[in-house]
Amino acid sequence: MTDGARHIPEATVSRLPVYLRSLAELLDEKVTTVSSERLAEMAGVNAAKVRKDLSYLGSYGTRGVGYEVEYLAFQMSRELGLTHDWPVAIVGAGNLGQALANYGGFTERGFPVACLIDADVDKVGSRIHGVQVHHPDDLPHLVEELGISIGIIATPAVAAQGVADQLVAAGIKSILNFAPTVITVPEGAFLRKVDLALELQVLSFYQEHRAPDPV
Amino acid sequence: MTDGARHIPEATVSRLPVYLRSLAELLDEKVTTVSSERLAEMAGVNAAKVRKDLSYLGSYGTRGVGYEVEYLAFQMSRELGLTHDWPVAIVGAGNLGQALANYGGFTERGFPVACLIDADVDKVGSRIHGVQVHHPDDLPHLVEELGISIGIIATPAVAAQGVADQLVAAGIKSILNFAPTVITVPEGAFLRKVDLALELQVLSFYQEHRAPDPV
DNA sequence: GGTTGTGAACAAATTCACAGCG
DNA sequence: CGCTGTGAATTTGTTCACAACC
Repeated sequence: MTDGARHIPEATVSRLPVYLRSLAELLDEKVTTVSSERLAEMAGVNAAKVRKDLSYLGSYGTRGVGYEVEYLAFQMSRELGLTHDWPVAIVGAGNLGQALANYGGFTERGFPVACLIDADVDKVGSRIHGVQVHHPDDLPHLVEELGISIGIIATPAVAAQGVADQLVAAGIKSILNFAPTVITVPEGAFLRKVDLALELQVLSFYQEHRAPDPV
Repeated sequence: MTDGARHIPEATVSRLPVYLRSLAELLDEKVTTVSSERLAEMAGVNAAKVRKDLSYLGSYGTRGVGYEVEYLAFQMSRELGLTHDWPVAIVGAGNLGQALANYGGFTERGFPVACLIDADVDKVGSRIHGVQVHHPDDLPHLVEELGISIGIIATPAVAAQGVADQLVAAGIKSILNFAPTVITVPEGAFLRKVDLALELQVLSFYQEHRAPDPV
């Protein structure tokens, strides 16, 4: 198949970062070539899925050989839009927001925490783990100034929808919601959620009902 | 259909906690009855999906009327195994582990943080946000003593697989992994993951490729 | 009339299996 | 020969649409 914008299934998109992390490990180990079999093992999926997924990016493998690690990593980064940093704003400077601001994993993967946002006047103006805390009203200005394009909601549930509206109004089109509530964003904005308690509730279900995968 | 153990699809299982949270809100508002339409709106899905999902639990609705909120909430809690608390152990008393230990949402939803586990001898024996820090070697004893059945991994990536092995060896069959790496558990154990940076990478993808949902 | 519960139709995702090519 | 890339088959999940029932 030729180059250009194929449509990549959502399930595939959410596995690409896992492959990319595996490729980064291989690069560290100076491994130059990898098979779908090996990559599958590292990513915790099966080889057929790896090949299908990678085929959506293009024909970057060599039959009989495998994939060139560095080249594939580059193509994948490009496809994921990770060739440059995406500064993020974390809204909610409470327990979770502070921890996320201090979590090295974001910066490390190209998402530097550019600022914290909180409505509490006692916090505004202070620094938490080196990150400046601003008032929500400053959002439009901060988006402009710091080039923020992603907002992370780490407020209590009741505040989440209002915050989402403010983020969108400030021109932020991508939102990651940690608040334990359903929020909606207008057409054209993107929303992902991380629901911490939900994951435990799902584990609880499977603990009660032995064997989700009975073999 | 009669009562008893139908097989509930995985996609449905991961939506049940969202419905349950919506039902809890309705209970707070003293609403006694709810339609699939209304529940769908609250849960951010469509009504057909709500009805299909709820039908796996049994025929708990009344045609022409809707679902009795309290009764449905009870049945759903029972199905999810949430009629009693599940004490959890958080492994890794670093930045993220501490934040999770202090995150009220776990206890609130029936998952009290019974202890923190860390290999750092300076931390062992101390209390963080009122939670006692123990050494990994104490795990078997803690499982026995505190009735822990779920382990949360909040360590750096390199330590995660080893911790998972220790948790399983101590008799813990449910694991929630926050470390940014793929880990495996033996047959019969359950594993869920929360990958914080992955979610941002997915957002980055859709920011680059306008419109994931083109209408 | 109103709303559930569910077969049937449809869509998405996964896996199989093998042709194609280095 | 070995491994990719991909159509076809299968499985899983979603949506439709309406009979059943209050």
